[in-house]
Amino acid sequence: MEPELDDETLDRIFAALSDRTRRRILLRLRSGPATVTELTALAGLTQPAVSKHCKVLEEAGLVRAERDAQRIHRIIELAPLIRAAVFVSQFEVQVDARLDRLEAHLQSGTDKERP
Amino acid sequence: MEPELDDETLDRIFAALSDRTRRRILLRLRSGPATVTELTALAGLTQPAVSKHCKVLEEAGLVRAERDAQRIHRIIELAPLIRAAVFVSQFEVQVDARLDRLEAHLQSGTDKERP
DNA sequence: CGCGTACATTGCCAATTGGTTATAGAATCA
DNA sequence: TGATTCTATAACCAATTGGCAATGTACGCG
Repeated sequence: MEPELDDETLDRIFAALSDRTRRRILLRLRSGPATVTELTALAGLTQPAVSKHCKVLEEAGLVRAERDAQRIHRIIELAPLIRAAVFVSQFEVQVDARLDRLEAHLQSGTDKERP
Repeated sequence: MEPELDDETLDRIFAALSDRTRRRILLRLRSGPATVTELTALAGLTQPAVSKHCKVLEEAGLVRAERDAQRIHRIIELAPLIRAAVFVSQFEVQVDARLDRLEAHLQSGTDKERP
């Protein structure tokens, strides 16, 4: 249940997120399932191109397919995004620490600014 | 000051994060600056390969270089990571909403579980 | 059945990527 | 100065990527 952060997984997640078309697709799917045909209109590319992007997203686990008669709906999968967030948050701790240090510095009275 | 989420920027940030060697470099830099020589030992690759990775990280803004005599220290830059986190968090809102709905459902008395 | 619709797959191409070795440049030290 | 160290750049290569057009496949409907 807890997100795995092995290299293979993160490779695929971040690679999937590194393309603007795929990010647009994800943002679209955020508001509900969509077919390749719908996504194609939105992307301004050919249908095979969009199918390929969907495959990349699926292999990264960011999306799953669900068949409904002749239509296949793409549904966003949030778990991998959480994995990505967990990785990034390893650094955000530092942001917090840095802000804490800054705050401490400002409260310590000495206000020699180093721009 | 507020993170920009334009496509170009996110393309480069996520692409930079999509390589395990670069992620290892970032994790190393989390605990302080390092030279290419140090990073090379850590990466198990040739020095030019590591220099290339550093360049990718720099172009994504994730790292900056600071010369100290004959050594050049790489220093982690947190702003782009925040940009990445902001993008990802657009979806985490959904996670929260989903959890809220679940919670509401559980509290609504009906406890028919659908595994 | 035969047709249309929705989608995947294939084959092709140019560009990018991640690695290498070899070379060049910059700064320190003897 | 010349030798050494640290790093960048160049040249090359195989593999991957992102796009296209063409073709194949699966499903529903008349």
